[in-house]
Amino acid sequence: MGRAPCCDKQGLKKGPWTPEEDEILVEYIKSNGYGSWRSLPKLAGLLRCGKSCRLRWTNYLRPDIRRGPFTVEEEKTIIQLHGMLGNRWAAIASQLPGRTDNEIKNFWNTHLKKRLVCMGLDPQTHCKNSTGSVAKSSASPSTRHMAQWESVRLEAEARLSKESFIPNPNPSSSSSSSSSSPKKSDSDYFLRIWNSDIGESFRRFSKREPMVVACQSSPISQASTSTKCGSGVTIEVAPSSDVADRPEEVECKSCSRSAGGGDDAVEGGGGGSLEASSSNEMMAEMEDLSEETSLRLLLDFPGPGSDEMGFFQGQMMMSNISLFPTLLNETSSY
DNA sequence: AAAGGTCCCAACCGCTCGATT
DNA sequence: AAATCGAGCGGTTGGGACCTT
Repeated sequence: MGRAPCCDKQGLKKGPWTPEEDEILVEYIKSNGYGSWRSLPKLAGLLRCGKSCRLRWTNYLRPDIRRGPFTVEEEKTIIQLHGMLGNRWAAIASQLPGRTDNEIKNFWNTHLKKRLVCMGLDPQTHCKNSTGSVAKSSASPSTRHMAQWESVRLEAEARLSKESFIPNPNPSSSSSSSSSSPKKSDSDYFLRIWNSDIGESFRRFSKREPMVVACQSSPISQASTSTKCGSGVTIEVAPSSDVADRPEEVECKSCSRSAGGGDDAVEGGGGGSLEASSSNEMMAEMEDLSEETSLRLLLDFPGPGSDEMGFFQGQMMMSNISLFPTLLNETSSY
C-alpha cells in the first residue's frame, strides 16, 4: 500500500541514547506533552525519528516506569497471562503497572521461557512438550488461547442464561447483591475480566482468526453443543467423533451482552435440552462440572501438585478481580 | 590476565491497524 | 473505495556485560 517510511532517515541518529538526548526528550514532553511523535523530534531539537523517541519514552523515560528485577508475583502473573494471551506483550504489560511490553518480552525470552523448557513445558502452549504425555490439539497456540477464553466466556454466558431459569429461592436478596450470591457473581467476575484489557485484547485479536474451540478435556464443553447469548444469537459447537485430533469448531457470532431472556437454552450433549423444568440437582451437577472445567481451561491447569491456582486467585484479588472465588477456595487443594 | 563464549537488554525493523483525506 | 499517515505491536539484533576456561 505504498507505505512511506516513518521518517526521513537521512541525518538522523541511531543507536543508544545519550543522557543529553534523554534530558531533551523528557523536558520537551514535560512541557509540551507528546501529541505527535512524528513531529516531536523536530520540535524538541532531536536528531531522532519519532518512532525512536516514542520507544525511548515508553520503554525507559516514562516517569511511571518501574525498574529493577521482577518479583515472584510478577513472574507468575506473566506466566499465567502468557498462558492465556500468548506473545501479546502489550496486553500482558497492561496488567503489570510500570512494566513495559519490551521489558516483559525480554524477561520472557531470557528467563521464563527457559524455565518452562526446563520444567518440560512447551513455552508456547504451556503444555508438556512432545516428550510429555499431554498432546493438545493441532490448533495454533494463539488459537488455543483464544479457545480457552471463548470456552470460558461461553460457559459464563450459558450460566447466566441458566440462572435466569431458576426461580430465586430468596426473593429478598437482590440480584445485584454480588457478595451474597456467589453463583451469580461468578459469572460477573468472568465478564469483568472479559471487559478488561485482556478481554479487549482477545476480542480484537479474535476478529482476525476463525474461532476454534478445543475442549476435548472438557466433559461439559463436549456436552454443550449450543447456547444462546443475550442477543439471541445461537453459538453452535459441533460434536466431534475424534476430539483428540479434531478440535471442535465453533462458529461464534456472539455479542458481548450477557444472556438474560427467559427462552434462552443450553443444550446437552445427548441432544436433549435443559429446560426450565430441569431439576435443581441436575443444575447443581452442571454447575460443578462447568466451573471446574472453565477454570482448568482458563488457567491451562497443569494438574495435581501445582500451586498455580492459588497464585492466580491472589493475582486476581490484587486487581480486585476474582474468577469464581468460591471455587478457587474449593480447588486450591489440588 | 586474556581470550572466547554466553547472556542480557536497549533499540531497531517491519508489519498491521485505525483514522484521515 | 483507495491511498496515505501515524501509532503501536511483536520479532529480531547489535553490542556491552558477565562468565568460563
